[in-house]
Amino acid sequence: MQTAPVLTRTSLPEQIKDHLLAKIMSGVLKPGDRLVEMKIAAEMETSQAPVREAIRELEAIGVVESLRNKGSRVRIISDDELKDMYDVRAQLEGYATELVARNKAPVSNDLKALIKSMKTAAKSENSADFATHNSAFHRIIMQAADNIILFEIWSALNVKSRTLINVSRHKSDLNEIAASHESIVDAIEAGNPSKARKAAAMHVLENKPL
Amino acid sequence: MQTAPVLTRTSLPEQIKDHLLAKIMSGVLKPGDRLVEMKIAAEMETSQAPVREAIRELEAIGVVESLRNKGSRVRIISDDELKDMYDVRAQLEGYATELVARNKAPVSNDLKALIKSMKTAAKSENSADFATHNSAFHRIIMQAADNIILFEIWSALNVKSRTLINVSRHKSDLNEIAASHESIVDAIEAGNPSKARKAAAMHVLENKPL
DNA sequence: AAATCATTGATTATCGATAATCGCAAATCG
DNA sequence: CGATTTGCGATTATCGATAATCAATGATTT
Repeated sequence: MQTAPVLTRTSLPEQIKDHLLAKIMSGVLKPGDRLVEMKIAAEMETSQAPVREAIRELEAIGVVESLRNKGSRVRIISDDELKDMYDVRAQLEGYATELVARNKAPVSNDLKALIKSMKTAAKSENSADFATHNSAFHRIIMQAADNIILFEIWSALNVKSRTLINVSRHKSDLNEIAASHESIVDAIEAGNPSKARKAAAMHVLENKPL
Repeated sequence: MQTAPVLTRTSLPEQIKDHLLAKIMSGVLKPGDRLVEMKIAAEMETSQAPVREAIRELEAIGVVESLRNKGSRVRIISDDELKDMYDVRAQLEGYATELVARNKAPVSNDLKALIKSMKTAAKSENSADFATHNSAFHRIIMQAADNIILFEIWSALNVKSRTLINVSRHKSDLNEIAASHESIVDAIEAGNPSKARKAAAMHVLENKPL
């Protein structure tokens, strides 16, 4: 390399991946848009190789699709697939919550605090904050379930679905959503696994598109 | 390229990936073994680039792990992770089987035939055949569940676990295993979703290592 | 005019070479 | 001696260039 080292902590492919992912999630790159390797390489001032790697990673995550010798584009996820994702997520979250309730993992205080934060964000209509707290709520549960594989799968699904949110966003009342977390915490506190499972699953399905 | 075109139908990275995966699954490459890009490139008579891509794909599948600037090795999966995999698979298969029973997908004849084939293979102690039929049995159910995401996740998990089989193989009586598929088919035929779910989940957990 | 074939332009796939990085061992210093 | 530094070998990361591929366009034939 001839340019200054610039103290790069992450690898080029990683940086490029993040860059592209940000563009996709923010909607700058929409489903169907092409990802031309050399163009991106020029933008990022690198060669083609690291760009290819970045794209392949996005492909592995399921955010991008590539056709042999024809290049890649931001993946278009069908309605069916989106619905399927919700069903699977309902299962995964249900299972995780069941485990948390069974193992009596001490998370209910944290969860309650997050619900309160969500309500505050809902009142001030700060949807970014709301999303952050909401996300944290579910992540805590998935982590407390203490199953590495489960957590990995769930995380991957989450990234995938988040790239779609701008496409088929169907808004509901934030206050309502915040409140709908409460039965989950209740069941966890009560140490009732089957109730916990049902509550979590239902919570996910409430947001499933029709 | 100067060498003869040789009518290549699949891409180089794909071929290399399959080659490596076969080596890993057959035990030629064991967990912890290093994958040196240039060595593999020389073996396969290609350059480094396609090898890198192949390795990255294996990494995405979870079969290989790479450390920045240090190369990759066949992944060593911990006992905990392996157990977690079984638990998650039990959930996924349970859910799939529940769906199949609920939707009354017409698969029970196929499934019965496969059980018969398994028993035959068990009698002649043909474990390769047995594995094939067993695999087909579960694949049919997962496909009949008709949830794309569920099937993709399950497939990925399957590949991952199959690479470990040679490591922590815990043998049981093949006849017994074959028979333990029957309650699953029974529940499907009876159109009893909750029973189907339990039967499938239990079936998976029966093989879970301690 | 329709169908087939050749050409071209854009892009991906692959290559060979170079640069950066890491671990280790030898050399150096206190 | 022990700790630190330097240099080396092996390997990965990146680059720039070339080859292969595909789709579309235009030429050629019937």
